[in-house]
Amino acid sequence: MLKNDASLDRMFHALADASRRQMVDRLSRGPASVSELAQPLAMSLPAVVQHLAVLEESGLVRTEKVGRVRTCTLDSAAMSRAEQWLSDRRLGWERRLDRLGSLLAADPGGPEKKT
Amino acid sequence: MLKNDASLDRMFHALADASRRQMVDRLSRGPASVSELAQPLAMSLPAVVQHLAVLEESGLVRTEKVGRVRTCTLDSAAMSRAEQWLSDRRLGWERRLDRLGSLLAADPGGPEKKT
DNA sequence: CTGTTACTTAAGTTCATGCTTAAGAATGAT
DNA sequence: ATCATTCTTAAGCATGAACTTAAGTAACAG
Repeated sequence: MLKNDASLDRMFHALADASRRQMVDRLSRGPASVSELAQPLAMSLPAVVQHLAVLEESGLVRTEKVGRVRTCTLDSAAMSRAEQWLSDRRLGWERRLDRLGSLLAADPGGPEKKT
Repeated sequence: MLKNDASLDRMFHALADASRRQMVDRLSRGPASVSELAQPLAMSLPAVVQHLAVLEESGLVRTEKVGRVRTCTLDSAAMSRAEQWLSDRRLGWERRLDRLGSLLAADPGGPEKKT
């Protein structure tokens, strides 16, 4: 789980920036070149390339250079991994709430157990 | 969508740290006090409190102080919002791939359209 | 060969993050 | 009142993140 930790670090960190999320959003509608990704962003090209590097190192985005154009695509499997981490915890929590609700409904007096 | 942006910033940033994710993981199994959250972490209590503040400001965690104990709980609705952002983009991308696959299957010669 | 496009690399600045230790409440138990 | 527990606040420090400008490379067009 420790290697996975570092990977989640990078993915969530990559997503923790509005410009990078905007790039991901753009890529969700189809592949794009670096300049296409840069076009709507109010910053220099090198800055965009740095953001792109963060996304690529996180595994969320893959890129391939053909000629002088680097084309970027989304890696939906990576996104799915981040999603999964969240949903696992959320479902664990919600399952616990449901159980508690059932117990209270079945025994309004309240059970006395450990914790 | 701009206010939502700042909220996603905070949530993904909160999740981009292994210690904070460990705290979330712990909370997914039920509420906990600050010291309970701190116990498995190799850092000072004030450091844990700082992490907790990040989680709370992100909306992922809610806390309430009773007596001298602050009890922390997960906010599954907030987790769901982060999850949703990811799944929206991922599904957009996958839908696009499916469409492309169908087109190629239906017309192996390849269609010529505006991107 | 010359110039334009599309990116790359390098260097430097500014600000935020993630700790630390030390000291200060506030609550509850004796 | 005294003392321990549980958290809080403050201050400081080391590191890294997010830009910038300037200059460099590589592909392609004329």
